[in-house]
Amino acid sequence: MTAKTLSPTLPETPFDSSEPAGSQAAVLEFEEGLGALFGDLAELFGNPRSYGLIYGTLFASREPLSMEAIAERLGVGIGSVSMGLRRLEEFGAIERERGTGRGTALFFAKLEMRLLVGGFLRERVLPRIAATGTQVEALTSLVPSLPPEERKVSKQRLERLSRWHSRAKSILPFIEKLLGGG
Amino acid sequence: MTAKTLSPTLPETPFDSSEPAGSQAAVLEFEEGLGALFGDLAELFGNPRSYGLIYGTLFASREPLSMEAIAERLGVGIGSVSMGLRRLEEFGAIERERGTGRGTALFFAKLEMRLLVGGFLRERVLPRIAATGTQVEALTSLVPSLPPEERKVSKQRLERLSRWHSRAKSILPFIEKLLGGG
DNA sequence: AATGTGCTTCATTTTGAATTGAAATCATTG
DNA sequence: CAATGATTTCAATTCAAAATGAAGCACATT
Repeated sequence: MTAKTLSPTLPETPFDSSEPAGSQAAVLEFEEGLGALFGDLAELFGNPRSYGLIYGTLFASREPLSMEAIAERLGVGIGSVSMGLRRLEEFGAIERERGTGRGTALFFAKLEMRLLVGGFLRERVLPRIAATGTQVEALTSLVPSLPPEERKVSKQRLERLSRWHSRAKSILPFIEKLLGGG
Repeated sequence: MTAKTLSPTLPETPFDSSEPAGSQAAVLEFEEGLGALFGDLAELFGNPRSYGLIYGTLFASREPLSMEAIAERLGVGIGSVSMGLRRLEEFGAIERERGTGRGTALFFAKLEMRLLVGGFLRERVLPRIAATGTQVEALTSLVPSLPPEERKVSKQRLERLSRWHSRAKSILPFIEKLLGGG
């Protein structure tokens, strides 16, 4: 549960005694808390927790961070961070400083929640809703081969489902917009 | 993947040869398809797939079904069905025929999607959103113990998060209502 | 071309949530 | 109130999805 405490291999501020005692611990706690918060949010939308952890770490940080720094702070494998950063960048929720050019790439969070949440929605929710449409169609085409006494009731129920689906589909952009206010 | 075909212990229509050949197969396919559809929907909202499978089976059926019949048709354990039925009943998405009274209880689906989706939302989504509020508060109370140069930026970011959270919370009932049109 | 550094890939491992079903519980009936 | 049968519970198991990290790749530098 506790963050792996300040690693001995960490290069920065080898001994900066000007900081008040508890401050550094508070920074770690703050980072960890935001990681957890966004991790939960990612899970809520059915995306891998690590995406949220990574975004949260960047959201907490005043300066951009390298892939390695993120992996170290979170204690997660570099593979996960690599994947996560790519996806988050695709979402438009983070950005990389200095283009593919020289040296280590640094990442920072774009702070608009709309970008993150929109990405989560597009990644998991929208494809599922689309798939539902296909499923309803497939079932509808099955109705004529049902026994006669089943047909009417089955048709009615599918129509109900279909109406719900249309409605859900039509309000989704609306939801996305509303959730993107931050 | 294929449903375990008509069990030999099934009491009804022991040998009703008046049915066209393919009809029975179509009924199974129809049931299975609705199970899958609602199973996916349950997963989408982060609820156990089995809840959706059960609801789908009832949604497909013209007459109410017993726990055992459902378990048999779906090929899932009776424990899952027992749990699922209880939850769905709590959601108000299904109902039991003949109160706790005599013999085997029979269940049928209430067809309003609002009930099912509302249950899914209440079960998983609302608690998470509420938890986010607590997390934001905890982090806010941490700000004063951060190093001075971090405080301002951290406070700003938390405020942004907090605004998003308030908005999300306030539109949830609205979403629930919209999704409950069927 | 050779070396080095940072990044990605993906076969394996881990993890946690869902499922299972045997035993306990509860309800009904003779 | 014993017996029967339906239902629930929960410890053990299964399984799918996520995480891991070594090996390979790409690109920069000498």
